[in-house]
Amino acid sequence: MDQQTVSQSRREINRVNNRDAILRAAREVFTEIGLGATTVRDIIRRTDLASGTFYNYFQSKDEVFEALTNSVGVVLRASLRQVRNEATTLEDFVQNSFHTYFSYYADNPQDYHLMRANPNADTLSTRLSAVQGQAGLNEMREDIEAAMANNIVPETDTGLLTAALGGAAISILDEMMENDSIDRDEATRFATQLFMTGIAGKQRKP
Amino acid sequence: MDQQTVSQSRREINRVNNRDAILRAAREVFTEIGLGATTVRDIIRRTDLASGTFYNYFQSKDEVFEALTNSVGVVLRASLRQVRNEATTLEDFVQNSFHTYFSYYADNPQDYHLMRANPNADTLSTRLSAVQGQAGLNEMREDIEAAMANNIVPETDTGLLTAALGGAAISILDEMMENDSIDRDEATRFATQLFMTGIAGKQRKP
Amino acid sequence: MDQQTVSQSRREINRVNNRDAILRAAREVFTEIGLGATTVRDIIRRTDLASGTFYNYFQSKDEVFEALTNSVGVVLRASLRQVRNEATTLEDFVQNSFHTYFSYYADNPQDYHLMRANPNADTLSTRLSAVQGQAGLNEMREDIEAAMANNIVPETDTGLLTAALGGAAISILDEMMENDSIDRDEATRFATQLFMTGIAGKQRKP
Amino acid sequence: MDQQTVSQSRREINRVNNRDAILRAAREVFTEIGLGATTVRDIIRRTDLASGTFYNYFQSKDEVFEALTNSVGVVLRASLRQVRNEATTLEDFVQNSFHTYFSYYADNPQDYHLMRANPNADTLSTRLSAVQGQAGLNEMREDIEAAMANNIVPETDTGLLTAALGGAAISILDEMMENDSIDRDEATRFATQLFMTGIAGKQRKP
DNA sequence: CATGAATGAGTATTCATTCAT
DNA sequence: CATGAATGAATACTCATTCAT
Repeated sequence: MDQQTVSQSRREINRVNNRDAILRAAREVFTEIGLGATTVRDIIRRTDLASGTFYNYFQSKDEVFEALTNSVGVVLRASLRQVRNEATTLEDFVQNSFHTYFSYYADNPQDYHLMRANPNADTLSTRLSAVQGQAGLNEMREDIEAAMANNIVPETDTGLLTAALGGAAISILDEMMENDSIDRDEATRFATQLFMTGIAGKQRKP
Repeated sequence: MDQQTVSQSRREINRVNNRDAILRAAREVFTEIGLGATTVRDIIRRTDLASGTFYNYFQSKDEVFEALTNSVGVVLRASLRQVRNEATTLEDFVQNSFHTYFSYYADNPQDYHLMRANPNADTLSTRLSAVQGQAGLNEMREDIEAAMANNIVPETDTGLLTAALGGAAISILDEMMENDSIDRDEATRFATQLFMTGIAGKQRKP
Repeated sequence: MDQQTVSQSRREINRVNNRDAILRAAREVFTEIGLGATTVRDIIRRTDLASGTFYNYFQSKDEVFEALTNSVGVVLRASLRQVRNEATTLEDFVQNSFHTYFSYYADNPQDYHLMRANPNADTLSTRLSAVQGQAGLNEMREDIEAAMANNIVPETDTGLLTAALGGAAISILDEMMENDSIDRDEATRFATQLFMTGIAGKQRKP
Repeated sequence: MDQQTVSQSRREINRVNNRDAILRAAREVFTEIGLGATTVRDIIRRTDLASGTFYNYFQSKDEVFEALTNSVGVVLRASLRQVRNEATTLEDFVQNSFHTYFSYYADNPQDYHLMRANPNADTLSTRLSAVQGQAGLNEMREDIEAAMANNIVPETDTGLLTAALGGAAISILDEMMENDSIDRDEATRFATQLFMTGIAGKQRKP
């Protein structure tokens, strides 16, 4: 291994480290004050890098934010797609979707807090232009349509159903994350029963 | 009418006009780019007033925003409280709540767009510290608890139910506002049936 | 007395009242934050007059300040001239000057504080362009020259002597005003003895 | 010398040059219009730097002012302490103090003008809260007390004596600086004789 | 590729002053 | 003569971005 190779390796490692340092710092700031209020300076101040270095890795804070939420989005959306496509009954479809969604954030609370501080960035959120969120909803809608074609989900307005499920999911997640007494299973049971049988469905609190 | 009175009138009229001009301009900007990104300059640039004049009427952009959303919040919340308290059956409770909510924004689309661009300011939104939104949810929760005491709403976790109803309402509203083919009645019917009987409830599309 | 006369009288009274209100307010502000930091708004806010009214009485805050310090200056300077001109011995000259100076501010502490917050405005101050101060020093110099011609003050550099007396007077005044245990007589005795016999003059503290 | 070193040198030099440019410009402005009336813009306008650059070096105009007066204060105060502590007779004490004080400003007229335009910043000034000035007076008082303990200065009120000496010194300095015919030695001789023997002391003008 | 100083446009806010009423 | 709203210049300060080293 000649010197050239060695120093290139070191560079590679350094590149990754610097990128990570920026991402880590950015996640902190975004969580604390939100995307809108965050400045590039805020991010770089939390690293020991120079301000100019930021631009070797990202063009703007938005690009960092995207990198941060992409990872969340990609993993969660993939999981959701899988459980939805594997569902063979309506109850499976609903229950597994909720469980996967709640579990992801229960297991990755830092992602929850990042999303929470930046409500327009959730993978499910209806109310956003954010790429991730819209994509998540579009996929859910596709999956619902597919399930409908397979008679797993009964005929209904898919747009409205997608909206209702997505909106409820986010809000229930909030309630769960703020409330220690509600775990992912309880939240899933509640949401599933609600959407399977309606509010007046039997024995909500057994 | 003596001259004094006339003079005062002119001034009064002017004051009101200027205040309105600022509010109108602010609503536009808030709708287009959101509260966070809006600057006082953005607002004043859309009027033919001088920069300093802004501060004769408001202390900050937030104060303008509050003036704008207060009217929305107060009226809508009052209407919601009323219909919820007058409900005698669960179906009334759910259906009238949704109908009031959807109707308000259908009748005041500019308020919808303002809220849409600033998701943390809706009267219902779970995901926010904004006074209006949190207050709206708290009231809803109180009303649900009262209805539960009267056996109108069955026993369940009120926090989760509040979240689910609120979250679904906002998202269904979005779908409705973006989709000309869905009117307030259709949205209300869908939401009501969903929460009364669950997804698989009979005859979704008659 | 016809109505015309009555209303003119009222106007006169009002004029005087408004002027006084402005002067009173201005004195407060100048004392608290100094001439430099004071704004016209600060002054007018302490009255119940409208901002525009200020300009019916004064052109600027400096003009108010001048009006305020003129009264101080004119009275104090006149007293000083008198005692200096009436002095028949060097000791009288020195002692009566100091006593008059210290007494004025002891009797008019609000004038002291006004001057203190605006050090360039004292009637004696060497270190200022302020009209009053320079005038006070010029007069003192004239009086010293006159006294010198009458052999009351011995031959010396009048400029330097004026400076020394003036500078010491202000500083001793400060010490006196900050220190309850030193009254005008004690300050006068100290200053007189110092300038009559020097530091080592006999029994400074009898 | 490798390239790295050269680069750093250039940067260093530039930093020092810019800092100096700001200090030089600030001194000019402070001298002309005083600290109170000076704005950061006034300072930066006199350099060919951009407005933002100011804040790479100083936080505020006050910080610049401090940097400017600190050097004056520290050097002058140290010299004064030394000559006072080394004095073995009252005459030495007085004479050397005056001489040191007058000499400093005679040798550094730009510092005199800076202080003159900002009377609250002199090392001796009684009339100020400024750190330098108050510190200067406190030290003088300490030294007087020490000299009194050693029987160099006779018993007297040290507060008053400090005030008198300090006040006279500043005013005599003014007279000297405005008057070409009075040099530091003449001013020192006058002040010393005045404080040693009083106004009527023999042979004032030999 | 890292650095960090320089840039200058941009923002909130205050203020003296004018003038229609 | 009193009022107080309108004006717009002025100020302090921050920030994203560039670029010489």
